[in-house]
Amino acid sequence: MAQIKPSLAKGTRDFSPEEMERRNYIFRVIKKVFKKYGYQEIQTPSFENLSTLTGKYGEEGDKLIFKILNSGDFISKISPEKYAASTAKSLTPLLSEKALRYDLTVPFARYVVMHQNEINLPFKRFQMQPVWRADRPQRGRYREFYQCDVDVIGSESLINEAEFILIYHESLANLGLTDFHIKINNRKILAGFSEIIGKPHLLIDLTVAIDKLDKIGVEGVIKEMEEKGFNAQDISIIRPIIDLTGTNQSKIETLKKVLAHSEIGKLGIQELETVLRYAHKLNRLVDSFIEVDITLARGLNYYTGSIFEVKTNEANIGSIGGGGRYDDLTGMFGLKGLTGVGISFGADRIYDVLLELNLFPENTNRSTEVLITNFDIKAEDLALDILQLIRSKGFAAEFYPTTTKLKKQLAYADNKMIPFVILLGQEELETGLVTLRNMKSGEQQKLSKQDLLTFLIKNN
RNA sequence: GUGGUUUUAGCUCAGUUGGUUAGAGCGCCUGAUUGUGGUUCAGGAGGUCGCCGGUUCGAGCCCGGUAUUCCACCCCA
Repeated sequence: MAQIKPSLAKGTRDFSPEEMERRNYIFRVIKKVFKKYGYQEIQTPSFENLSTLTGKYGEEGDKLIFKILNSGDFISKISPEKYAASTAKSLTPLLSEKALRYDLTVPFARYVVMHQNEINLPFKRFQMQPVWRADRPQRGRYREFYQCDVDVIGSESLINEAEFILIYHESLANLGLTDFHIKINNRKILAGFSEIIGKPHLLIDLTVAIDKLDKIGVEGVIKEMEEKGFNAQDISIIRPIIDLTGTNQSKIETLKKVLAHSEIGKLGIQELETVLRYAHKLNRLVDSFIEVDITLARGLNYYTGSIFEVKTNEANIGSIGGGGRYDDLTGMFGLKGLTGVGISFGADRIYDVLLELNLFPENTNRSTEVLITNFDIKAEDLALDILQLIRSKGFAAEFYPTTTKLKKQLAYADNKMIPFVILLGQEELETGLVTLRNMKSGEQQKLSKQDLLTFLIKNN
């Protein structure tokens, strides 16, 4: 077999033991909060039927779905005439009928519809699994990354929204982040804008343009609106709210005036106020983390109510989480009338931020607690006895597998940050006492088996 | 998908107008120390210069293609 130079596929990464230790720390912290708020874990397959995923993420989104090539001689099933008449888009379903999941929300909707008779509404689930996107990689943007999703389906109460704000706040605070904002908006407010200028069909174009405010500025947004077919009068109505500043309350007051004649807009404001009120009631400390931001649009086509996005001000890495309410997600799979709301954490971006800010706890990469050295073959029997004795008490212990120089074995323990090393050789065999070395202080003491266990238990 | 950028030892990076044998720090191995790591000292190994092709007497350096990295768009976690 020809030698292949080893390399990773674009946008993917290996995770070392140290990185896994840190990644698991993030998952552990987030999962604990999810459970605390009554959510239960599920998992869904890495890949779904292609038809389950297509059409859910918009034109651009569909292009980013990783398709899986059919097995077998799929070419023979496509006649030359058919091939000649096809486009890349029409050919795809003939070549591929499976695809890697693009997010966790659509598979969840599929799950809810398929298991509708077993689940207990309102259904509160969380899911922490990798997703794949055929995007061009950048800092904080990978082709394989983990999302941590929490959603509740079958409850229209805005208490859910308020609790998600608390979940964001509590999780990120527990991870050591202090300077972040949970941005909130409501899709109905955006719909109100397009209603008052009489162009509801341009809602998507309007939100996409407004979304770019912090990147291209007010003039840039206006220019884009002009290109999308908004006239000067439309823009004069929208302009006062594009670069809205001030407190959340003063923003809401302005919105009330602008949207006074839009029923949907007024409903959106009312929902927004209710969410803020519930969040305040549950935990006043989250108030200062919430930022009403009407430029927040989010691309996903299915949001209908509240929209969330979390940004940290301590690192330039885009958003570390997002979510919102969708009134009709399961409708695509034939189950009407179920509303859902949920949020997602981007674990990989949170990892990058914590690493940059040096917020990972120390010693998370310690695994083995005791190493038994192996430099005298005559002591092997005793070493194996002690090894299992230590393990039986619940300590992580290992025996250096080959007889070699002590120097090398201590260097191994040092690199692996093993705090205690047991030296076992001729001397120990004669006295019946083992030598225990504290790798941090360099102190050594001779102990009987029983004293050794007592010592370890005391020092754990 | 569009435009730009990066790639040289295990890692982080130098490398002059194209000119003999491509360097440093860290890491690794050996020894000082045959039962003692993290410090110190001495020595050593390790490179088809991302890959393919071209120009040239001669290419790490110039040109074309390709992969990859990062950046700006698009979009998003």
